Amino acid sequence: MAKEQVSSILRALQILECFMDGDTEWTLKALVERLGLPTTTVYRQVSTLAERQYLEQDPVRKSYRPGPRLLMLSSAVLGRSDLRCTARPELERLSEALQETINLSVLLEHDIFYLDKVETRRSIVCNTQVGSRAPAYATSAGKAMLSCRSDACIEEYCRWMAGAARPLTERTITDPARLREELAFARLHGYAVDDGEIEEGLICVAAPICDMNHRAVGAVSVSGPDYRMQADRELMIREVRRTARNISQLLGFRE
Amino acid sequence: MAKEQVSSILRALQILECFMDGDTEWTLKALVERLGLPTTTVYRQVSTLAERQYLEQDPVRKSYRPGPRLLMLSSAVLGRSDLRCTARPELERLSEALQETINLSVLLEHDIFYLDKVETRRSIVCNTQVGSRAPAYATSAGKAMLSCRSDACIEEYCRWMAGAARPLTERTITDPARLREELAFARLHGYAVDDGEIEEGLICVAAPICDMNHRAVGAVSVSGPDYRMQADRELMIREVRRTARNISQLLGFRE
DNA sequence: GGAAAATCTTCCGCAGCACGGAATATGATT
DNA sequence: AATCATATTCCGTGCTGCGGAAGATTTTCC
Repeated sequence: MAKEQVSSILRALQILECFMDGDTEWTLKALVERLGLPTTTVYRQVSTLAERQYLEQDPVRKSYRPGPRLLMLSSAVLGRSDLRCTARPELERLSEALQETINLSVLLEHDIFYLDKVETRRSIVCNTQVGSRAPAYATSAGKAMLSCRSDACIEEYCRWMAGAARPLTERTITDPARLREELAFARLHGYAVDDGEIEEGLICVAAPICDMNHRAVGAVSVSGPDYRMQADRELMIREVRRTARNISQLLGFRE
Repeated sequence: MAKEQVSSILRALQILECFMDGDTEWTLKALVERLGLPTTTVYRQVSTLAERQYLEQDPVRKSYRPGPRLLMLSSAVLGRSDLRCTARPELERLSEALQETINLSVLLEHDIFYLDKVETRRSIVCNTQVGSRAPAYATSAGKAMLSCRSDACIEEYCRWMAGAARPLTERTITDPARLREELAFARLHGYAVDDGEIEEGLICVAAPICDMNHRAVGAVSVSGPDYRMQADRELMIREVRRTARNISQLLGFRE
């Protein structure tokens, strides 16, 4: 599976990925430094992407930005995403019921990625932004999705974590052994909790969404300030789990 | 400018673009037929994209779908798009004021592409969907953006149109000469109208959004059933133009 | 249930294309 | 005006991606 790759495609994707995290505007030099490739090579790739309007070049500053075609692709992909479209009405219902911020996220490598969000008037906190990322070990959604992975996969994650995990707050879990416990709990009960591990005073509860192949393809989470979340804790857990189950079933999941 | 392209990147982009229009699920065979390339070649490209999780392969049906990484990229790009983010609150304000559906679109080649939409309770009509496309000559947004292009560019469009334009309703403009008039009007007055040209009984009014380089990077449009749109015609035009100007200025446009 | 057909995947040798160093153009900084 | 920083073009070499063909695998049909 890990063979027969077209290297120039991989490089082009790497370039596009630069626009995911960090700036939305990159100069050729900056891309060269980030990718560690010869200037000419990067130049050629970027020119190709620009020619097709996936990037566009500021005529005066010479820097590159996402182009209209990338916007098109993005909105088309999101506008047709099974996960996002199916989940949306359920998320709204959940937000209405709990009166807190609801997030939809996916897991990729070591991070979770926010795909969608529903806010309420009440919820002031919550700096999560659609399109941003966070380390899986520090989030309820990350733990919920990881808990559905195979043991081997979890071990691999823990091994990575041992070298890379950094505390974001005092309560952030950085010890692999501790994470294993959390994942075992999540696997058993079908939900995971983040108790101020990513941000002081912010509590999140998440449950995994599975597709027809029983793979965890995403997670629903509710987040809010501790004083509100503690009060209705049991309700939150029940409703988040129910919402995740509903979405899973809509995606073709059967017990 | 049209030189020094990396062909394998172009092919990979073509593959991704298949997921923009038409199905969200493609079998290898279908891609081969659509692209007209050797099976092996397409297979290699698709495998590369799948390896990086831009696509994912259904393990049983063998078909390919957008993968998590493409979702990530998409939401990151949209979540950081200057145009979309800047426009959003203005669109909401406009929708509130006019009580009709508001669309944000971009122009690419011969089509416009819907980037964002704000609906109201009142607006029942309107089948436009975020991520979908429509021919520029049959839409107010398309005409608004075309009118800002150079004469040479418009001529090129008209030449293409002569062979390709097909009527969508009785009123659709398919005659290049007629389109030129419309564009001249739009250029003069700063807005364009679609009077049932894309769908019977649907009227749209659009104005172009320009960036700091005075390029039309998008358009705002309002659409609704003719009986409502006719009544407040002048108001609609004024407000749409104002909104477009506001967004333009937020993007750095100066007269 | 077995044979044939359709589709997906691997193999491999050849050639074209992408690579990247060096030279040139452009434009900022002093 | 001279220097530096960055972007762009040029061009020969060798590697990489191409694609025909063979081999799996799954589906279809009798």
